Amino acid sequence: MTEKFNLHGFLPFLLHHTSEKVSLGFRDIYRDRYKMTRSEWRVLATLGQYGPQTATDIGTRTGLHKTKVSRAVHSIETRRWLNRRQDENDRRIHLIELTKQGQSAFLSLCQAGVTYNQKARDFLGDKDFDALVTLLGKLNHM
Amino acid sequence: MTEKFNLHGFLPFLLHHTSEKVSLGFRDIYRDRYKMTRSEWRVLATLGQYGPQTATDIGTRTGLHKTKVSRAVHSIETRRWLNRRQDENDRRIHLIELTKQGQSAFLSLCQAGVTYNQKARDFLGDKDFDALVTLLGKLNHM
DNA sequence: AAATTATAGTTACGAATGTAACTATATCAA
DNA sequence: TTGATATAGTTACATTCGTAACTATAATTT
Repeated sequence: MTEKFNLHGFLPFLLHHTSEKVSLGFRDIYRDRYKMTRSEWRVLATLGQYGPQTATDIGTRTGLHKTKVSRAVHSIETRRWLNRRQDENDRRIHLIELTKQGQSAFLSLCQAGVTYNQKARDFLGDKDFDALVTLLGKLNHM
Repeated sequence: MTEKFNLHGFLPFLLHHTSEKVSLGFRDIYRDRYKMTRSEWRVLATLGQYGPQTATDIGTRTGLHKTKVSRAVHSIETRRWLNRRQDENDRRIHLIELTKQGQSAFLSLCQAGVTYNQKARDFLGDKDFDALVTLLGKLNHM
């Protein structure tokens, strides 16, 4: 059985290893620039990309646990980078939206993100990079 | 700038998202079967796959921080799944090797791992699966 | 040889995390 | 309408984690 098992081709290992390497490389940027955690950056980016939404929406989009979302939202709120507005019809729900400052931080990190992503694209080549994105997207829907 | 930035094609997001999904799916297996953490499983698998080695070797192979390796090794040692033997020439170094019990646990999880990996292979198809493994491996060396 | 620097691995401590329990509100069913 | 169930989000608590400091040993420099 062991001869059938190979860590190099074992997806949980391979993905985690690659993911950590790539994610942490970018984390240095938002950590140094804004002292943000990974959860905070994810929440900011999701709000910046998809606009005002609820905490549950953010959790669905990022895959973050709702407690992580809750904490990250609070932390970003403290920076005055977002506002929460209670829904009038369903008072359990709060619509979360970036402030001007939040949008500006998102924009600044967008630029860094595009540059960072381009490095990987250059390294792999356009064709392979696009193939990788497609394959990962597909795997997400397994 | 924002229009150039797309979370769907942003590697740190995409990789992390996919990786979490795939890794956690397998984690359920070793957690339910042996109450192991992710670090512990990684250390066990590395020892099973590459044989006796030092803690530093394990760290290099898994990408785990040395404190995580240290803790995981202790925890696995408590189960009597591994032995540590001090190097006679360099007494800072300990060679870590699986016991019979450790090997047997590794074997049992190997089987589950092969099955788990095969599900992804079936889902993507042989060609795409192999392409994905290749691309991730390449990206690891960026 | 003594002093300095480097490496292997552990430990302490504050920060981050996950689970479960909780509050508040809404929906559904009897 | 009331009782049961479901959902949004927060909080408490124990566990895990990362950073930095530490011990022990080895290698290098002076």
